[in-house]
Amino acid sequence: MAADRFIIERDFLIIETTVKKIIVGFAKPLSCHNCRMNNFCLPLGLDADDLDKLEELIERKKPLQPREGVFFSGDPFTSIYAVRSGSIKSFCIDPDGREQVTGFYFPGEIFGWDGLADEHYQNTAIALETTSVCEIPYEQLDDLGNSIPSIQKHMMRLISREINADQRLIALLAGNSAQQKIASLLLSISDRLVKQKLSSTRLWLPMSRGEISNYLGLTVETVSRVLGHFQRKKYLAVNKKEIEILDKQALRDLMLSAEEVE
Amino acid sequence: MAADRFIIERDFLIIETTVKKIIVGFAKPLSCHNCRMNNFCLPLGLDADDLDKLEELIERKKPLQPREGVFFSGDPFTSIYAVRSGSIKSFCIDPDGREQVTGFYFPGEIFGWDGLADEHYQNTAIALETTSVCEIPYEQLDDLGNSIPSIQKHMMRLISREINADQRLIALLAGNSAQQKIASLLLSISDRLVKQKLSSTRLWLPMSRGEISNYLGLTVETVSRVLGHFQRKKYLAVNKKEIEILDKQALRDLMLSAEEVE
DNA sequence: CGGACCTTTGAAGACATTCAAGGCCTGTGG
DNA sequence: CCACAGGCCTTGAATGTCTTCAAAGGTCCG
Repeated sequence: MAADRFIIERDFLIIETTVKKIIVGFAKPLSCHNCRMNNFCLPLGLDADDLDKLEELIERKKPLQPREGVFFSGDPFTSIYAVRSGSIKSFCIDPDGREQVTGFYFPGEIFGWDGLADEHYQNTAIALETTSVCEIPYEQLDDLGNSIPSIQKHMMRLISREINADQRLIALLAGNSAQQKIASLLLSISDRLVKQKLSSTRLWLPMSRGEISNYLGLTVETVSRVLGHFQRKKYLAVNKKEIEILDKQALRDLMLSAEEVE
Repeated sequence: MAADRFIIERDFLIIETTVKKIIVGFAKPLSCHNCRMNNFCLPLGLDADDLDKLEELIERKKPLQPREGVFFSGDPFTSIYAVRSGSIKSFCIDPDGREQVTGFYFPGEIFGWDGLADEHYQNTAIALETTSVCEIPYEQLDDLGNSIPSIQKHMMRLISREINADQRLIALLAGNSAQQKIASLLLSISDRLVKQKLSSTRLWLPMSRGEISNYLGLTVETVSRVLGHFQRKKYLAVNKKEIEILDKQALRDLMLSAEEVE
């Protein structure tokens, strides 16, 4: 099986082979709290026919409702997923039964790699809001990878990115105060929204305080207090889940030095 | 390029192809604090000729001295590594300059995947004691993977394992007390030594208290105090870096329930 | 032997948690 | 449409765990 045509650009994969035509792509975001409307994959040069195929692929999966699951811990590993619009939280259950949030995923980001090692997902992934995801069957991707080397390479890079992200979180959890953790999370989300060409200062948090606190290894109360503190210091304007970053530099400084005058 | 013969068993790879003969293997441990002497790869059915090749490959890399580096943060990504004997610590430098230990690796374990994403290692890896590692050039592995699908699959699994390990650490860091973290680390090391057919109760920690504390997001003093506490409770016998686990069940209970009577 | 480094131990203090209560929003049913 | 229940979020005070600061004992290696 040889590829007639394939395009790889960052996280987009569009492949045509003589045997089968597979379009594995995920679009720019549609519309949601953090998203703007945009056309599918057109910048990658898809023609109308390809677009239909893609639409077909995407339409088959109707948007997930808030708290609806994509896969559950223990499910057989079949696919990886890309967020098209909305947001996803992934979490695992500790041996002692507690839930541990392991990641938040925004449009353009890929999740589900954790299931590869022993062919069962370790995490459960659920939608935080109305969310559409693109399912990418691993077997198909694997087949393609066997004939198209650069796809394999690309996949490996994507997995490795997950490792990098996890290790950043480890560093954050291990060596930082509550203020630093929260500043860091906000800046991270801000940066990731920029990639969607959204405002980097006005953002809407799809997750609850409880989910943030769990992710950062804190309690709900602490998260609330720190956000309150940041607001008093005019670093942020907080209105429930709407956050406006007023002084990004202050947050950056806080993240780095941990020193601050009251 | 087709493979005439290749054997994959857990983390061992031995491959022969018509074009080139590549033996990517790492042996059972030689001898060190935590190791027993053992023959190379013989259980996998290598003949004398293969064994010579393997020896050659391995001998070329002389053992690392304690604190000697395997690769450094920022180096171009070329290879992954398997620990043959000894132990490795990997760590990265936070934006604020602090060191953060991201993993300890024992014989049979593979490290270096973190460099794949952007072709430069994120972590620095150094030997904790006299250590020998097996370098596995990624390009060769990649080439082979292109002709032998199951190797690709195997590689992906190995990478995914790293994700799983990192996520376990995240859960540990986020939701546990100092006692739980340390109990968990000791049990983890104990389990990994069993895989080398070593005692699961008597173990020798190759890393310093400082490295443990950094890894677990604690201070040196806390680690020392908790070990002291465990010793007083007769869970452990601690003699510097030698640890004997006296009551494994107590540690397990501690890890799970967090409840304990004084 | 001396010095550097690691480890242990103590006491004081800081930071985050726990416990407790009240406010705010949402959705439901009367 | 309003009332009410149940979440979720915030705020306060007390507690506790871990850290910080300080000092002393050990170990390794020159």
